[in-house]
Amino acid sequence: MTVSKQVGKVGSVEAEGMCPYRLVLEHLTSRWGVLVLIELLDRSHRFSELRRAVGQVGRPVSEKMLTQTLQNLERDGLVHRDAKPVIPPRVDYSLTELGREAAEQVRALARWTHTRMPDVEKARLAYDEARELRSRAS
Amino acid sequence: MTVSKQVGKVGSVEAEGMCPYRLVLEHLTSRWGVLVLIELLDRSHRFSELRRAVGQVGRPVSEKMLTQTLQNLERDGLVHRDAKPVIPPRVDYSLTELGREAAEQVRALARWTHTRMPDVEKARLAYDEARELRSRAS
DNA sequence: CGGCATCCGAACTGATACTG
DNA sequence: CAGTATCAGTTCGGATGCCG
Repeated sequence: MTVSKQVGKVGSVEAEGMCPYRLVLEHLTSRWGVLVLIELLDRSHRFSELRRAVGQVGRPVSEKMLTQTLQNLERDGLVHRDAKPVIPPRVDYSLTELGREAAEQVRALARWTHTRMPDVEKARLAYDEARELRSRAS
Repeated sequence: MTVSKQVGKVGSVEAEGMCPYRLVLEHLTSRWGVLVLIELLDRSHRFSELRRAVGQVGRPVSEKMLTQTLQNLERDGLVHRDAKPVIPPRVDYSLTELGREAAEQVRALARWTHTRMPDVEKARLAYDEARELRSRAS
C-alpha cells in the first residue's frame, strides 16, 4: 500500500478544528506573506529580488521562510510561479488575479497603518507614561 | 540607581532595524490580533467572552497569548480597556475610533477570504494534483 | 474573574551546508 | 540562482500557582 506521502501544507501549524478560511487568512497575514504580496503588487519579482525588497521593510527574511511563504501563497492560488529551465535557474513570481485582489486589501491595511502611525505613537507614549506612574505609586 | 524596568513592548519579537509602522502592522495581522479586532467590531467583550469567541473561529487561545495580544493592541491605541473596580473583577474591551478603522480593514480582508474560499480550494486541488504527478515521474 | 509570573515541552525561525 | 536538508536558538502555548 502506497503511503501517499502527504501533499500540501507547507510549514506552520495548520492544525485541525478551525474554519478553513482561517488558514488562508493566516497565509495572507503571515509575517512575510503581507510583505511579499505588497511587493508583487508593483511588479513580478525573482526570488532574490523579493528577498532584498522584503528585507527593506521588515527584517531580513531567511530563504527558508521566503520559500515557505511563497509555496503557501502559490498553493492557495494567489501567487504564480514561473520557473524557466535555464542555467543558472531563473524563477519569477507574480500575482494571479485572485492574488491581486487579496494584495490590494493587504496594501490598503498597510497604507492605513502608515498614515495613522502618528496617532499610534501618541497612544504609546500615553500608555507608557500611565504605566510608569502606576509603577511609581508604591 | 533605578533600573527603569523597560516599559512597553509586550511579547513578540519587536526587533530593531525595521520600519516602525511594520510593528503595528504585525500587531494588527498577528494570529490573534486579527480575530480580536473582528470580534470587537460587533460589540465590546469581556476577557473570557473574547476568549470563547475567538476560539470559535481559530483554535483555542491561551489566556497568556490573549493577554499579550490585548496589551499590544491597547498600547497601540486600538483597543480600550475598561477595568471596573468591583469584586469579582470585570474588564471590558472595546475598540477605539482608531481601532475601529483598522478593524474594518481587517474584516474586509477576512470577508474577502471567506467569499473567495471556493477559488482557493480549487487552486489547492490543482496544485496538489500537479505535485502528485511530478513525484510520480521517477 | 482577570490577570501576572514561572516552568517546560512543542512549534516555529533562521544560519549553515548541500544539491541541481 | 533557487531551492532542500539539517541543526540550534527563539517563541509559543499550556499548566500551575498567586493576587486583587
